[in-house]
Amino acid sequence: MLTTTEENYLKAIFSISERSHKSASTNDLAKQLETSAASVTDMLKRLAQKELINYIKYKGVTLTTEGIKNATQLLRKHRLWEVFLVEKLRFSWDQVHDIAEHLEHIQSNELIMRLDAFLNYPKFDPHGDPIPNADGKFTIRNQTPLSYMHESQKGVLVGVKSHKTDFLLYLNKLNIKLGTEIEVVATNSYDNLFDIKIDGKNKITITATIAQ
Amino acid sequence: MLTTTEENYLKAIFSISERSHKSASTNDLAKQLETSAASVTDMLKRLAQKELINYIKYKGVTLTTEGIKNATQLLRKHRLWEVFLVEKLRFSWDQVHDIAEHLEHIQSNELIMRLDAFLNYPKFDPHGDPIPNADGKFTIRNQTPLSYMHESQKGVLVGVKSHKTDFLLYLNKLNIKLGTEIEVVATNSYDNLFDIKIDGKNKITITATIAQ
DNA sequence: ACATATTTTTAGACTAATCTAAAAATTAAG
DNA sequence: CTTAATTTTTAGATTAGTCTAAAAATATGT
Repeated sequence: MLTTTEENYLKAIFSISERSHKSASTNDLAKQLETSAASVTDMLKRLAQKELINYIKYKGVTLTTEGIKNATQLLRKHRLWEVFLVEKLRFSWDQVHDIAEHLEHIQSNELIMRLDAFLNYPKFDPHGDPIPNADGKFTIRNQTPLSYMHESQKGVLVGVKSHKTDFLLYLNKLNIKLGTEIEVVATNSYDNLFDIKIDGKNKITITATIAQ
Repeated sequence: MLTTTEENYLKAIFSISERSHKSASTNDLAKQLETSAASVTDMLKRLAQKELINYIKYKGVTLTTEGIKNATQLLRKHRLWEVFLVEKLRFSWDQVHDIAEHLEHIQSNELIMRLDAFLNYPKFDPHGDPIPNADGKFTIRNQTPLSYMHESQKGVLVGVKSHKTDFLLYLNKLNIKLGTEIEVVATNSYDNLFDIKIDGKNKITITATIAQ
């Protein structure tokens, strides 16, 4: 059985190497977990001991098959709880991340199986991220970052990259949510702004960072 | 903010002094929490420091007003989660205690408020125990232990004293649940057995321990 | 009331997770 | 290809929670 801290390290390694497609460095982990590099080194030794990661001194870490299995199940639990919080308890998408961060560490397969059934086996969470099934398989779907779209191209928002509260609150204010239709009216590579039309009505301007 | 361990000590002190109507001793706590007396003494010092308990060396402990407030809110969370697990996730009453034991430590008032609303403000949990409201007030109702009832007296089961899995499974097997009508057919003080009739149909014999 | 049994506390040690400061290894730059 | 900058690891300390063994305080039985 893993401790909450060990689980958080596994998640961090998973998300860093998924994002960068390479092994996670000590400093990357220290930043993401808001701790010191020394603490990270200590924990990496422990996780390597338990054969959850492949760790070579000074060379960063990757997850073993067992580590990936653990990280995926955590993601599954986190995302199912987020669905519960939004769909059943009527939280908004900007409020659920921190609470799910705690709920995901509750140890009970039976609980997660039943929660999944209760929520009707959802495939995506409130931010559009895919929910792995009990075997760790994700549902993939076609998606392109808004920042990659060309002028006059249309699309429907199916997910957001960041789960930061202030970013999501900003989208709320712009009236953008999952399912919103977005058309790129004009891109401006000089000052990095995007003019977009929302649900065929309001025309607004956003920065390239938001578009990403 | 309290740690999970501190919260468990507060709950234990609360339940012991509620049951015995006096202060909780170090040994009582050690037994209930399945730990050593030495560990209990250590923790009592810490809780006294935080002014959550009144602690006099060698004389046992009681909760302060602040301690009672904390313990009551924990009970509220525990019992609301049990209702959720039974009513929404279809667990049976013998399966929910351990999971709720973990869920109760999640820190979020907003979560509990919304859970309460989602469950339609239940007043009792799946074992018949009253759920304190947000202000810590319990709903009281008339109840007598089966072991105190006299021959030919009838009653409806509104609660069980123990939450132990094997006890509850035994009740399941006897077809006894909350709401079951029970009539005392005969009491036998010599060998301490009770003959009871269930829902006016099956007649069975139980021990005084179960009746209690 | 005094010896014995029981309960409780203290002392000292262990583990998990963390820290700072210093040392060692790696990477980058001229 | 050597020096400087950066990254990572080690060393040593700290805190929460736990333990066992021993000492101290309290309770009990005749």
